Amino acid sequence: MKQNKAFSELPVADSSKNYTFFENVWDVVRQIPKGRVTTYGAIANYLGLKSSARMVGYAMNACFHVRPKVPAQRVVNRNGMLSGKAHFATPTLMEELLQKEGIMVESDKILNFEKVFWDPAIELA
DNA sequence: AGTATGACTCATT
DNA sequence: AAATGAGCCATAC
Repeated sequence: MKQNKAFSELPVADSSKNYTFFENVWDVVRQIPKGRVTTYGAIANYLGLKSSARMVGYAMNACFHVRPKVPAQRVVNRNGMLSGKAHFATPTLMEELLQKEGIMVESDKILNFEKVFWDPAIELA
């Protein structure tokens, strides 16, 4: 039995608009500390849309032209793999950004993933 | 307006 | 253990 909050049940600043989900995602992502990462699913779960990890990815896809900037490189899939690297300006940008923040990446995968994993449901509790 | 698709994840073969 | 199906719901066509 999955208990997903309906989209309409989310805290909305403007109920006539539906972009709130993206805004919430970006808000969470911006709070990820430097040198830490989280997953699409963790963010979805934190926002009460447990099964909507895909939408988080979608929000990332739309975040590049958003200000203030969203550190999208700190969001990976549940295996710690850089599933979104292909969507950055260059195929290596995501990896470079992460390594610049002290995260080790090898073969498109984050090393010590458990160690650097940052769960908003816990950290922002 | 209906269908297809996706930076995902989980349950079921 | 690997493959498949099913949810998720905003966009694109």
